[in-house]
Amino acid sequence: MAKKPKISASQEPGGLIVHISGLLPSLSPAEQRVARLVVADPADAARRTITDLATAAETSEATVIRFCRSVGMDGYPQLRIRLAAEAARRVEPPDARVVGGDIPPGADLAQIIATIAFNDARAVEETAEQLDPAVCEQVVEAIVGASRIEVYGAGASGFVASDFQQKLHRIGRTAFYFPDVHTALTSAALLGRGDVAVGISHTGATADAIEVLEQARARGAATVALTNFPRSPITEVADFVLTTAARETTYRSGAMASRLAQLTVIDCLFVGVAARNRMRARKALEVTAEAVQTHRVGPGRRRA
Amino acid sequence: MAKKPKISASQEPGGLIVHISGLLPSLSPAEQRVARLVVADPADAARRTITDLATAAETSEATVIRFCRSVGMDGYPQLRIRLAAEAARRVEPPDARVVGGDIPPGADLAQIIATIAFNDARAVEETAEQLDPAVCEQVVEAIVGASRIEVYGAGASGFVASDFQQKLHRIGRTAFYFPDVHTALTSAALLGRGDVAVGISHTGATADAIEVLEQARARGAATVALTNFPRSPITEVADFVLTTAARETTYRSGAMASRLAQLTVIDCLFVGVAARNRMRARKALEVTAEAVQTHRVGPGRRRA
DNA sequence: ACACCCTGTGAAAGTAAGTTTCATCCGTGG
DNA sequence: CCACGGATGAAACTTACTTTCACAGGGTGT
Repeated sequence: MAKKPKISASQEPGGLIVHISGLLPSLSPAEQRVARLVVADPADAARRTITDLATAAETSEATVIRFCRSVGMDGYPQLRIRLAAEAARRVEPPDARVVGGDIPPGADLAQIIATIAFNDARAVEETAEQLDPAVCEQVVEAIVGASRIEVYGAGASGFVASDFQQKLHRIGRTAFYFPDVHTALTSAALLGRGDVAVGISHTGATADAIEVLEQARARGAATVALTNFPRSPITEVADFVLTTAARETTYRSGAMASRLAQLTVIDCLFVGVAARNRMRARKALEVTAEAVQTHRVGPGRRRA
Repeated sequence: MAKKPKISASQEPGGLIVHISGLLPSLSPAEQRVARLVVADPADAARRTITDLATAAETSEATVIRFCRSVGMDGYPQLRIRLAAEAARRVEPPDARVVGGDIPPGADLAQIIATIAFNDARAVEETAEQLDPAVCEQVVEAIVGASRIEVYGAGASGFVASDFQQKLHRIGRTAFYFPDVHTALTSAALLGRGDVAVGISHTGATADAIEVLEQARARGAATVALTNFPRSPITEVADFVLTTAARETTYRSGAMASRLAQLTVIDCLFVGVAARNRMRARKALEVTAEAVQTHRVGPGRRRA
């Protein structure tokens, strides 16, 4: 069939350009002109129409097609998308992203955004990596079996605690969050075997959180600590320790990264719990979603 | 010219897919079918011809073209190569990780954790990618110059709003957060030129948040919307629109991803504002950090 | 030198893909 | 109930892609 032995490029997803320049010398003059354009700027070539490219290479469309076949493509469109893909792949090494570091003083906002996103995303990933599924499992188990769950966190961790409480509540688990230590302590004193107390503290050194867990533990409840520091004081009053992995504690970028890391852990626990009773959780979620539906603006569409 | 206000995708090299899924709710039903196919498997869509894709989406070619225009492309070929490029860039969905999807019923916790972390991290990254630094800059500018800042968010977005308020407050900006709509409206009515109102709503359709921004705007304050959907109602009452890029809106894993995305944006704004007055912000942070120091557990064992 | 390939090439014809137009169908609001 | 406007697909149309074919050179054997 084919007169020329086609050299298939389908099996080398990573090196179309390399492939092409490799067999450049074996191509006919007119095809070489095409090839050179393609190799010189794949992204640009991908943007061109076949007629356009032919003109640029001072040849006819037919030759461009022949070129496509010569390099193992079915036709021009295929070449085009392969080129686009290839061109996209060979871009931006994460350049000047300051890895766990600070934001340089002169940075413009775009840089700041890139740095933050990088650090935030890392915190999430790394937290997940070092999370111990076995411990999570146990915590999920405890929560699923608990008749009451109390979550405590002070300051910034309070948001996370509150969030967790709300999520649990939403799938029908009886959960509480008390922003105030005294109330929390009082309530913790009423916990008992089979209940769960969760203490959230980035530093693991927040006196309040520790006290609350201590109290809960004394009453026989299972205690869970969520902290960034696996050897911090709070871990000593916790039956289960879950850790985040936000490396920086610098004021600037660090604060949010640790928050995100905490939320990620919460998310995992939540989904774990919800997965335990798929039907019930789903139902509960749907019901609660409907509940706020009337507070949504009408057709949700275009310009409402 | 264009009946629909095209939202150009040209300036966001990083997030066509994200961009599309953000626009999803604002598309017509038939276009949504197309969009879903595209988002589900961009690489595959890039391989298809327009007729093919139209058939797969159970619609006509005309609709596919309309879809292309709706998401800011010139035509189908352009969409195709952009998709190919996008698909190539993204690290392939590590194994069984359901990319913006659901958690498989039989999954064990380790899998769940991996999936969640993947989605959460992506939401953060993609949000940052599609954030427009110019808009951020303007918002930062407005906040820096504001004599008062009010943040509003209902439900889950309330946590984010509250968090933002607290952060701003901590670096010495006068910021408020009102969990209650009535209070928020009342307060918004007292805003004036030079003030800033920030409305946070994932769906962009929360009536309360819209009302608050409307009120604030009527009083001459600058209004900022933070939403996942660039064409949602809230964007119409906002001077500045910042978007997140949490692709899923499924109850389970999606909820948290969108939260993280929102927080990432908040973080960027916060750092931007703080960077404007490095010295003052740093000082403020140190002072506030010291303030809670006494609530930390003493010499704390290893890590205090 | 001449006839004969054989290869490379582009013009033109042919086919398929993409785009526009337009009539129809629906739901909405008067 | 009708007018209106958006959504939609059928069909007309345009552009892009592919195939066919004829022809120009340049070897090669007689």
